[in-house]
Amino acid sequence: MHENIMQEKSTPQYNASLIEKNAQKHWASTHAFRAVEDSSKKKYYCLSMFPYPSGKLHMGHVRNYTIGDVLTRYHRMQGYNVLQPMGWDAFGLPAENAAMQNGVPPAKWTFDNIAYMKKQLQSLGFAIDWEREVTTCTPEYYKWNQWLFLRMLEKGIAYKKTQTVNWDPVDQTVLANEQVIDGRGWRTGAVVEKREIPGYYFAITQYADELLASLDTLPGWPERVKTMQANWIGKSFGVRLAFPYELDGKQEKLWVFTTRADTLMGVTYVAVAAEHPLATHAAKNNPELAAFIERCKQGSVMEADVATMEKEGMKTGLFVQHPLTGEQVEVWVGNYVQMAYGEGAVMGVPAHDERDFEFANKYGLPVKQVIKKARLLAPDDVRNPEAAEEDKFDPKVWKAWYKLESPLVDEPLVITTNSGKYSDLSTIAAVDAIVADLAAKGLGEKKVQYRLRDWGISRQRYWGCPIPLIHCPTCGTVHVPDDQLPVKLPEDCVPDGSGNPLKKRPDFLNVACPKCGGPAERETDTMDTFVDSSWYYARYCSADNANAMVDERAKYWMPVDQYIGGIEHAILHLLYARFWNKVMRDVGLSTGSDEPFANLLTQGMVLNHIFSRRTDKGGINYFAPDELDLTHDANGKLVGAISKADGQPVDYNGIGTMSKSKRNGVDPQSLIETYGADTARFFMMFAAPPEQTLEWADSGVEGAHRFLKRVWAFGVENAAAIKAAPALSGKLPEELAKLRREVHLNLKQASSDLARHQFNTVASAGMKLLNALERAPEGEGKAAVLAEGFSILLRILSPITPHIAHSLWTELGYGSDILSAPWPQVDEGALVQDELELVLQINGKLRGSIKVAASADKATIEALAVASEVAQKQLAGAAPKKVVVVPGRLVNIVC
RNA sequence: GCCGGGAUGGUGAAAUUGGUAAACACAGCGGACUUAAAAUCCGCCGCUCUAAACAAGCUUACGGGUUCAAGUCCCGUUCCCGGCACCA
Repeated sequence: MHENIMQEKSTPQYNASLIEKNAQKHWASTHAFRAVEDSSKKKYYCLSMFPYPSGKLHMGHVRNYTIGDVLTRYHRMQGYNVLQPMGWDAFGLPAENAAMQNGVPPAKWTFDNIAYMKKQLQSLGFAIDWEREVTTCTPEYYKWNQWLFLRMLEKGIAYKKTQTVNWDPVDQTVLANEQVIDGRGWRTGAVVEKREIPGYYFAITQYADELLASLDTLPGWPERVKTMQANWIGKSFGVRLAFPYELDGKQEKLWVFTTRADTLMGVTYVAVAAEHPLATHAAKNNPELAAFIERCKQGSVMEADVATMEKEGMKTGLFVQHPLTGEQVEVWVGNYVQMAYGEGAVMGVPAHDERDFEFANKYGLPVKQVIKKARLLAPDDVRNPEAAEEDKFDPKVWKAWYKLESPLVDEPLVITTNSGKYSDLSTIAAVDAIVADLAAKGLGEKKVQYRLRDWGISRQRYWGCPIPLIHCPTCGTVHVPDDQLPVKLPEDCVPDGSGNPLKKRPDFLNVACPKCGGPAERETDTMDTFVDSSWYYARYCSADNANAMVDERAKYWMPVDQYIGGIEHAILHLLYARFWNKVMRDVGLSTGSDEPFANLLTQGMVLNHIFSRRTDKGGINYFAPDELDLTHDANGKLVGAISKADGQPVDYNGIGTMSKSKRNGVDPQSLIETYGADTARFFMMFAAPPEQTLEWADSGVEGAHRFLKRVWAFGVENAAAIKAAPALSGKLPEELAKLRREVHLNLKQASSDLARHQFNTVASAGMKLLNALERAPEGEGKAAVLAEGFSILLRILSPITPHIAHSLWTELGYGSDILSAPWPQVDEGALVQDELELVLQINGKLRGSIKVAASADKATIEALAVASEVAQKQLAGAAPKKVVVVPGRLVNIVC
């Protein structure tokens, strides 16, 4: 009944919802997006980071998935066999928080959210192969987390040690970093403590070198992401050295790591972490020190907190010997020393380390200069007294040059000083000399150190993948046998904030030991959700295989040709996924590719205003913008807000990423309902280039919608002419040739902008193209030019606004399905011009223009420019000093 | 604090990567159509000076520099965003 929607003026108006429903019905009935392996075709695997099912889509999702869809559809038109799958990163903390709030089990909440969000995704018309959908909280999926975890244990890639966590002493529970606000628990307001508990780790540091080196095999990754990953891995070449000491009659060594062994003669103290064994020992008979160590354990484990807190320390009363001089060096406990990095102890060289400098000046420790500028200006140098002053060492004022290094031996910038036999050496030479002597005494050697730490995966939480281990009083820790996998998570628990509910589930907890058959208990810790998202890209290729984690099909599709996701994942998720892919290879599950993602597009965050209010307990409540009345200052800047519910002010926290936890996400649903999916998609692409941060504002949506209405109206008005148009032939009249030139110019721009992923200008090329077509002059061949131009416009638009393109393409008789239409080719012949207009500059300032034949050479152009009226006026008879000709662009006359 | 990125009209942005700054839009203003409104169409729209200008000057966060020529390259500063290992 509604098949022919453009039937004889019955719906001349653009009816987005009808058009979109019909197009989606057509795609569903033809299984248009089912991906089938076909080794005869070049493949294109386009993957967008799967969403956490938080309840509703937000604009960040729309942006991410529209980018992926545009690329998928564009490549399909270029003849690729495309795969675009979708799934759900379905384990995680928000489901537990929701359970605490409304009593619904995380499983039900999660599956309900997935159902709703899937509908939203489908209404946006994405070309997704839903037959490959994966959901990480299903046993079919997480079975393989468990299976690979056991392989990693067997190979020594997974192991157990203690971890430091945030502990809420009131709720008696481990807190996520996100749940710590200014060092206090988010629900209780209690001061958070650091606590040591056992946990499982993945030895990602074993792969540090490979993860670093293979960044060079990824030319399709943004440079900034590779830089961030390289800095995160943080390979540094330094020296591990020991300060000997005697304890209870025994010879011991305090090990430290330093990248600046050349400053060893400048050591005036050593500092150890509060958790360091030496600190613990010293505190035994020193209640004041014990109290200080306790205080160091207050506050969160977050690096940002640790790095910004006031540096404090206390003497231990213990001394160690300087490894070269044997001098006594005092041992301090420093709250800024991290047990997890290096040896948990650092040597203090206040003269040449800014942090040590601050510490030493605070506690009155000596500052000994051991580096000086290689060529000093005399202090009374009259030619440059300021530079001479700058060269002088001042133990009270920090100067940047104190920490300079000299990698060059021949012409060093700085050299060692006051260092006995190690004086007057470049950094490299000094390190070598010092290491040689340390090595002879057995007190040090060169060492490669990584900033990267092993990946702790244990979570004391319910809504995650169970760790497949059993604790038996007789056999110890026993692996769950493969044939008993998966260890299923009960789906009816409701967490209440007081620890892991699995501990209160005898049906989960109690189990017979697989080894001895005696009574035993299951491990109740679950895995970090980053584990789930570390291999889903491979699972999509083999989603229906119940017998293997991945199979042969992965070798066809992998690596992912284009991965798209938020820049916030630049380090952790991407590093873990790269690591896991290599681990799969090393346990014999190769996907045929050492790196999972060949090309990466990091989408900029979609931001919105954030509003909150402190609770009386010191916690924090966030408000959604639509719950507030906003107040602006005279310039229209947002300054504050009032709650609609209680009329009281709330705090404005600036802008930040749209997120569930901050409640500042904007739901695209009303946009889709009012204007349609095509408008939402078009506007999202038009708003900004994909890598750029985008502050959300929906002004402009109307414009996008207006454009699509014009596209539709143009199709309706010109339907008859286009259908009846003959093929292009013969020479066009000048005005029509100009129009055709514009059409192909815009096509050229759209093609190159698509290739470089700048979708906003693809959209504007479409707008320019329509503007040109609407102003088409009359003349012989007009219908043919319009028919060609509109077919090009529809194909340019189809990746961005596939529904309207689909509908017009079929209705106007261009073909049976625009999905199988090829991407249009630029007709270079249409772009040719006989005459060019060049900009005329005098001394770099725009002063006019000249017209030259397209074939004119530089000398001709130069002569024409100099002869021009404007140039003659400026030159006033003199000869120009210089003339610069930029072919096809401008002439600059310097006089 | 450390690592990475960003800043262009009233607003979102563009500039073929060193060559006409502000394309394409949004908002605004004026006009046409209409009894009226909406929708639609046409025109104007960086700032200063000016009655106005196809006259002149200024302008890409701020301060310097390189170049015939700088939004683009170099040095320094400010502010904003992302990440910092248990948010995902």
